[in-house]
Amino acid sequence: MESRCENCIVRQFNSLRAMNKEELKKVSDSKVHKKIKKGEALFEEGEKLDGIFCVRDGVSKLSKLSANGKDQIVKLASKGEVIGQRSVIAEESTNLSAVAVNDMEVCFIPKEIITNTLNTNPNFAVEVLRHMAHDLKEADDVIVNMSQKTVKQRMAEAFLYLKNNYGETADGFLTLTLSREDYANVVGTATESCIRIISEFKKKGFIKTSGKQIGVADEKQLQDLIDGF
Amino acid sequence: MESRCENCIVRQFNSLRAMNKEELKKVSDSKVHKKIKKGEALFEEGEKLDGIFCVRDGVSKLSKLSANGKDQIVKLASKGEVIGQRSVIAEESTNLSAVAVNDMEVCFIPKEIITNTLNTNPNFAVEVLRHMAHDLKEADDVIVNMSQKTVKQRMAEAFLYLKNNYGETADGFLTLTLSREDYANVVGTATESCIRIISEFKKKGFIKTSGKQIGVADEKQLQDLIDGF
DNA sequence: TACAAAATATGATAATTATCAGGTTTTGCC
DNA sequence: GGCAAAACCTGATAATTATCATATTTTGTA
Repeated sequence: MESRCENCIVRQFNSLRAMNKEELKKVSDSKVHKKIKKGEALFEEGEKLDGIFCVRDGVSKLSKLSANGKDQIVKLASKGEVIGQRSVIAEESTNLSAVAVNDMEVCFIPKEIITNTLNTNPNFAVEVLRHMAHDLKEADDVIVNMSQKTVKQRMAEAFLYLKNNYGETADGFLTLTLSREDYANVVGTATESCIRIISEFKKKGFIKTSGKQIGVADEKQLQDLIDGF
Repeated sequence: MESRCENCIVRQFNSLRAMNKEELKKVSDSKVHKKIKKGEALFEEGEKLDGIFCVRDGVSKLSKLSANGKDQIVKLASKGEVIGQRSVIAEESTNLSAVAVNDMEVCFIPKEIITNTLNTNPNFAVEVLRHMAHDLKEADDVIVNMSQKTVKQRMAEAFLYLKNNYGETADGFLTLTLSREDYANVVGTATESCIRIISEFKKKGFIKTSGKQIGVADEKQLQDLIDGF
């Protein structure tokens, strides 16, 4: 019926590849395959997780609600990425909510297998550590961007990021379609400001739009804007 | 002569406590004790580190230079904390500079010992992982603060953070004294704006100042401001 | 299809924050 | 002690961004 982790391609991209045969077998036997519809939550901020999620398909936004009622999207997680490992490792409630940006397929893996493997297989632990180190670096970069770049620059970065990480369709639109509000929450600005900048970029020919869809029209100009020219 | 890691109190606060006797002995034999004067750098952004630093005394600011020439302070590391492990683990150049905020004493530990221990002692790996998970959560919180809170709110948070984490002197000033520019770089604002807010807070009786020194005068009002009242 | 709700869009205005320009005070050092 | 450099401070102004108000378009669904 369901495919086995041992044969799963997705695993090659994340720390699960450092597991040995037996460990993978255990994971495979206890994992639960789930379909999450667009807009549904994998988990909400503050929940205790009893496992992690391995993304097989689709994209999830990881966000945190601030006191003023706005969501800040801290990270987008897509195929091959693992969600929830931070709070499982720290044995804390999650500090972020995970909501599906489009329809998703994920495998839920109970935390016992993860913690057991961490405690016995150093290769796995180091692999997880490497991924976490990478995430931490990215978070540092986001902090600097937030504080030192203008909203326009961050919007431009967001478009290039989505192009480079999720690609574009045959007709040149970004494969991953976000709502204007999601863009605003990634960039950390008001939805109206976000929409205004999209209009401006379109007028200037930096991007093109068609309904919700957005495409990069002039990568160099966007890059120049990011670099402060 | 120099004290041995086995007896070092500082170690109790960081992941080195998960090392066993032999491992600690190796660390102790190869570590190098260093004194860093205020303003000197432990390392600069982009350097390859061949070891990590365990802070015995003093405080270091970890910052990243942005394109516009401003430094963003991402984290302050003090007694008991380990600096540089992220880039050693990821086997990358550092993404941050580390500069002493006051006179420091640190122990430099060659990376081979760290990576060897990571690969052989799962307890150590998991302990490092826990610390990294904690750092990542803090970084997420900073991201949200940066994007959702005003400069005033972030300034207020900075004062309370310093009070709670570094304490205050007998006469009620913050133990850790930062320059106005450093405050600005923590909070992510222009130095002038930072100074202006300090004046305002002083006028309103939220804080008191004496030269460079700053003290929390009305914790509740600062907290109310942070909470948006 | 029709209709309500949600998302997108735009204008007017206010609030926040940065920048520039000039001061004063403090600090480090000869 | 004296002097230059650095840090601190304040005012005036400009730029950026948020907020509020109000259309318009799209979407989901009865």
